[in-house]
Amino acid sequence: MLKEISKVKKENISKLMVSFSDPFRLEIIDLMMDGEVCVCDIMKLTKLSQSRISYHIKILKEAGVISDRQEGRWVYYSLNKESLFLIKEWITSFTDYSSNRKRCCE
Amino acid sequence: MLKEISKVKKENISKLMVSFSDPFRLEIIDLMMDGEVCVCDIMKLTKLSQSRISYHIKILKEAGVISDRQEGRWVYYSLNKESLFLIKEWITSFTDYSSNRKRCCE
DNA sequence: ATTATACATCAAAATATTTTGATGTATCAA
DNA sequence: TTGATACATCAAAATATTTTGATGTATAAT
Repeated sequence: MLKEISKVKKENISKLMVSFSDPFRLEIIDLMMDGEVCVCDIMKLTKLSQSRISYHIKILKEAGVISDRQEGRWVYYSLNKESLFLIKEWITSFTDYSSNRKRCCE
Repeated sequence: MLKEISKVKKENISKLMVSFSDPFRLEIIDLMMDGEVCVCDIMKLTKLSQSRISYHIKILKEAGVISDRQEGRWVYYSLNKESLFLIKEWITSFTDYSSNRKRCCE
């Protein structure tokens, strides 16, 4: 249960969820499913402006969802599988929860 | 991959993610892990105001995360496991993705 | 050195979300 | 039928997020 997960972890989950809560970020993540991409790739594939992409990339990076690797002028971004284990753990506790009904307000 | 998931499903995922992106909503979900709760329970346990709770409950309900059941003056809310399968599916495709590196900008 | 490319960062504006406090509706008990 | 409880809804205010366009930094090619 989430209760048994530490406060730190809860905050991480929260940050991950926020990073997934924007449709453009989901789109960017989607593009990364095929492998590394640079901002210029995302620009071509989504028609979003450069600074707009950089903004979303930053949020994904700060949430730990993606990693970067620089090569010359290019920065390659890729998905960080490990970051998802926390959410997986949470989702599992969510779907496994035992619904032992409790009376309300007593 | 998300690509292979229909547009409708993508929108559902987006809505689910948004519904999980607020710390108070995560807290409310957490409370529901033990079983049904009413707004009054949440009020006692979180010290959030009634209308504030109703607002968050509404978002969770519209995302399909929770269900409600009325009994007299009380409305009991509980988690909707099924709603999580979509996210589980998505997370799985995410963690399973094959990182066949691709050259950028060519 | 100069110019172009790839991307980051910034401040302001636009937009969206959340909170508050008031009011509304339904149920129930006296 | 009056009053209290449980919750929903609403509009306004507060707050947070996102977008835009300009500028900055580093790398690389000429």
